[in-house]
Amino acid sequence: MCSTANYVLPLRRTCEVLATPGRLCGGVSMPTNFPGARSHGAPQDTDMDMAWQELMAITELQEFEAPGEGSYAPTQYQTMEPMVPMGGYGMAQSHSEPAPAACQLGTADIYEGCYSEEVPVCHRLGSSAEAMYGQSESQLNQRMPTISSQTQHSLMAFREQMNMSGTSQGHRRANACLTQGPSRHMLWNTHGHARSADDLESDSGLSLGSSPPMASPDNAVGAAPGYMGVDIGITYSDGEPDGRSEHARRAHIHYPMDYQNQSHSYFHSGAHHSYFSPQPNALTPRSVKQSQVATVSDMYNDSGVSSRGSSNTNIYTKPQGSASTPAPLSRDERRAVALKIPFPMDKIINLPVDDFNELLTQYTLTENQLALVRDIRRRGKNKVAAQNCRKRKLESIIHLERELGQLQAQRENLAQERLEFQRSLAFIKCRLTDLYSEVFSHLRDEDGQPYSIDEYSLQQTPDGKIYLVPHTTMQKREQC
DNA sequence: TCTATCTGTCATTCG
DNA sequence: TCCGAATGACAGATA
Repeated sequence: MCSTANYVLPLRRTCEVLATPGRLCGGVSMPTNFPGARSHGAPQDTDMDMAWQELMAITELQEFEAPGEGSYAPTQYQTMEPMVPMGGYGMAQSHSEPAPAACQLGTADIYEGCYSEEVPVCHRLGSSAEAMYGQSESQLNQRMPTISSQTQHSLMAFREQMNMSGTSQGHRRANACLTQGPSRHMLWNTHGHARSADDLESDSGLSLGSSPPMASPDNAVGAAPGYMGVDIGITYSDGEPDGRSEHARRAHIHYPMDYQNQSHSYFHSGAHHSYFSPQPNALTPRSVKQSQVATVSDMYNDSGVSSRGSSNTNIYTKPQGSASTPAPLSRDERRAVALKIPFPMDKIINLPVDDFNELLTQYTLTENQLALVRDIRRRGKNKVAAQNCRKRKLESIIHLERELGQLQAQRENLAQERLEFQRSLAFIKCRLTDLYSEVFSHLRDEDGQPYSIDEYSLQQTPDGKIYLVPHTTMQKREQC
């Protein structure tokens, strides 16, 4: 194919030979305002001049070819089609309107050949909308208000997905326990017991040592005095109070961690400060309801701390509503009591490393005590980290949902804008065709006969000259 | 009893 | 090497 730039010069050579003042190439007379004639001093016709100027002012359409010409025919307009992606991402165009201009201008009969394809373009704008976007504009409009509800669903789905993915891995940890070498926590297991589902509470060597049938919390207390010199792991059962006990205390904590100072009080302090209550409080209804105030000693002495799975479960089923009922101790709290850890858990968990180490040096602790303290510290920090992590995850999801909604709205706006541009373009094309025909209607050959728009086309060279070129010449040019 | 959700914990990675 | 943060995964508790 020859580009426009390539065939202009041959065309000019062909035409200029024939061009004479007052005539277009091929001996065309210019009785009107045809620019080519004007440049040669031809008479001016204001209307035609204006029309032509308007026509040629459409720079992006200056390659527009005469109606009826091969290159002008559907394929020429088809080149505009790619503006509408046929599939995948696109805009929603639900409008099914006839092509403007041609019909409105009453010249449709003239351009029937050329616009027979153009009109469907406009029609396709609507008819193909769903195919292009997979959903109609109306559907999009319907979707937008539902984003918020979808957010809920997607959040749920997200969680579900996470749960499913987690399920798929099933018992990974159990397997890991069997297959992996002892972790640093496992090293503390003086019994060398592997963790099992039944001794989940165990973590450090202390707890691992407790993996055998757990003593009740009460027993743990009772066993506490005997922790010195024996495997203390079995002195406290991991039948620690269930999560509630920790929830109950979380509402009364000064917690200098990441989210403590965030806008929504992730944690808050209470009038009392639990001796072993460093856990942050995610203010869930449950945790708030379960919030309790008590010291370890109070809790321990008063309630007979229950352990998870122990018969003393009623302490967890009804205590949270009563401010007078102290919350049960957590597993680590009970352990700390059992091992007589001489400092509070909040210090264990929240002190900086140096301060923490300094604190340890201030006391003479047994190996088991040190192990427990380090375990408490690790778990406490990890607990906060997990809470922060979860909060970030939720915030991230919310942020992404918002972003999704914004992008969907933006896409809809762009689709609408594109539709408007395409309508405008179709109108301009029709207008151009009108002008083109009007120009032809004023052209006369040497015999005063009008030129056939089917046999000739108007071409403008880069220097602004206009030539009337027979189609035969155009065809030869294209063949080159 | 089942389900969804919350929470603590462990294992692991990374800085 | 140790420590802590971050995070996926798991499991228990609870509504």
